[in-house]
Amino acid sequence: MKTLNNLLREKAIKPTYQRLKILEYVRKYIKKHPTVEMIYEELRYDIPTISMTTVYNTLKLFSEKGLVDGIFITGTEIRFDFNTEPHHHFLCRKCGRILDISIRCPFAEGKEIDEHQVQEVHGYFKGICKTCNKRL
Amino acid sequence: MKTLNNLLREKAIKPTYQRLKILEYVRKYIKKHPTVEMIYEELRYDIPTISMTTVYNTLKLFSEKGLVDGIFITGTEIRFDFNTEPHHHFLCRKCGRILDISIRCPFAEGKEIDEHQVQEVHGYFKGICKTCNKRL
DNA sequence: ATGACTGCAAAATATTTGCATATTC
DNA sequence: GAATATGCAAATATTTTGCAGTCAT
Repeated sequence: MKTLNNLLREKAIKPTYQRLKILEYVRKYIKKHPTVEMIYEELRYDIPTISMTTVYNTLKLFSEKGLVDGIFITGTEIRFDFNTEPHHHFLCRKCGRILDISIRCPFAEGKEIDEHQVQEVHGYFKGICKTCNKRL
Repeated sequence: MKTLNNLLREKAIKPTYQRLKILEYVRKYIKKHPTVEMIYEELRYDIPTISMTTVYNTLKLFSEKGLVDGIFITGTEIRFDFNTEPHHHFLCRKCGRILDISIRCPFAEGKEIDEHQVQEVHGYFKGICKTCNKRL
């Protein structure tokens, strides 16, 4: 696995302590698809002075550089995904978790649809996840 | 085409003047996928006393009753769609319009994906629409 | 008259911006 | 030391809520 420092270096992002910690968090909790809030609350233990602004700034920068993806599913807040490979998500209406799913859209980026030039493909599903289903 | 009154009656929604006008707007400007703001600003000519609250209340009610869909693509505001048949959207990065597209996801509602029970299927694409492409 | 609908004002939420201070190379 | 990053406070944008007044049956 690449070091955090290398990940930043590859994208020409200066590796400050805050940035390293934020990147570490999104990679470690890749399955959480965390919000700014989650990251901020966790990092406050390590870096008591950290601010929401820095978390926002940093994730915006990461997103622009293609180091993370911002996903808009809940309609309320941005969820961040360290996995930037095109893939789809499933939002569980019961537990609120966002899960990665295995199916792939047959319509890929770079193609055209109805003569429109496609740059990004987004797909997500809502329902009840298998864990919540078992509990019923 | 069904009357506005019938559309409301079928869903057991009391047909007030505001509700009729809001429904009329989203049906007439179905291709705009309008925001609350757009609807409010337009209806102010007809109903000077109308409030954002009523537009929000009404669209929330319509959405719960399945009369419209709320779509979350831009990340900033809810866009409303009178077409509640499952279909996909294209957001143009240049003109900001949301267009309906003809392709259909092969993964339908009611099915399972990775053992998760699917209730809603959402797909959208971002890029440059054909109109904006021609202008380049 | 009862219950539902409307709309004002205020609150809540999420995100962005301006700017002074601090940090990094 | 120059350039960049951080973080506080305030602003912005969107949506929701509480409540008092209004409308319709």
